[in-house]
Amino acid sequence: MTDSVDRILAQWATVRPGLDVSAMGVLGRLSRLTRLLERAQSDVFEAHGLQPGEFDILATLLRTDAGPRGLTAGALTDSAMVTSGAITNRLDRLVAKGLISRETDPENRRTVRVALTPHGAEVIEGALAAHIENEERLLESLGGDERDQLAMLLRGLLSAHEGDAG
Amino acid sequence: MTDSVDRILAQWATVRPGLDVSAMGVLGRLSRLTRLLERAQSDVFEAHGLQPGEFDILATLLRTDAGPRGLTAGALTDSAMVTSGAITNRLDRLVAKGLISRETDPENRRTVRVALTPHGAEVIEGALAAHIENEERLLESLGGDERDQLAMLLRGLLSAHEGDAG
DNA sequence: GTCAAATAGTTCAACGTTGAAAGATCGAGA
DNA sequence: TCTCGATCTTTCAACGTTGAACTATTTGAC
Repeated sequence: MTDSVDRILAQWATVRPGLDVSAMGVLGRLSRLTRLLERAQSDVFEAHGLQPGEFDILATLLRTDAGPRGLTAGALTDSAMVTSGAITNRLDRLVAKGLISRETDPENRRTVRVALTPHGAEVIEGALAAHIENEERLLESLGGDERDQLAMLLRGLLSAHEGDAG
Repeated sequence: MTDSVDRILAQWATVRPGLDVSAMGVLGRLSRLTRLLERAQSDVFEAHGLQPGEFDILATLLRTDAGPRGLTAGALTDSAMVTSGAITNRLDRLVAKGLISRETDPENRRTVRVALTPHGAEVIEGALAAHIENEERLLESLGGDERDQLAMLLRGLLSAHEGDAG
């Protein structure tokens, strides 16, 4: 069993015999794998009329139990790992699709409160079910133990880079 | 030790108590981690006047020992996981910076042969050294065993998704 | 030898994100 | 009450990628 990164590392070994490429074995795979997996996930979102970033917003509203009061744009920005400008764009599109409401908060008129519309709630329910099913399929090659091991290793690395503040 | 994905999974557990979110524990971390790590890598490339995609081209030319004959644009496309149009753009920029040469192959005039210029070779050498050093730092929180374990788990998943043809 | 199909790159509009600037509102201190 | 700084969001140009159309060249079948 071999992957594209094995081939890349073998090339480096030929051209730079001394080079320690073990870090590339991890980081190269993370990069390529994530690209492949995110594409596979996009297909599911697209089947439900959503882009990945739009799904992300709707799912955040759902899982935080935001309810009719909603979440502020800032809260959505924090959880999304993108800039505030990107959030504004996503919200624009979701409003245009009728999936969210966006209203300035009367108690603090600098902030905007974003909530799922009934239609948005329906859409995210359906998309979420399909998404989770798809995630399961994407990981089916992994045994249960392997999946847990992988999650724990990634958690260690992620928490190190989030400085327990991400 | 906790990470942002722990918090997300806890939210799902509150709102959807029955939901099996174990796949999200892997895929969510892959996604977030890769975004963080790729940003950290960009910083190094930028310090050497390169964008990630440009570094990728130069590194491919170096590690394949392409020499003065170079590689075709198609070969670069295959190894880069982006479309041919993106490669054309990268090559345009690298030519403008004087880091590569691009000449149509006299033996097959449909193809283009891309090679490092002397300056390009210098630049990629320096950037590569810094990049590898940086990669080492990005993984320093991992023990040697953990790093190997992680590489092997990722390899299994990646090869499954590349269908041993990636 | 001709011509249709295949191959290799390039072009270009559309798209989502970034990063920085601007606009609007709030809060705290004088 | 005024004001200055902080906070929240939007705006906008620049950027890299995509996906599809297009040009140029080669290959293979007849």
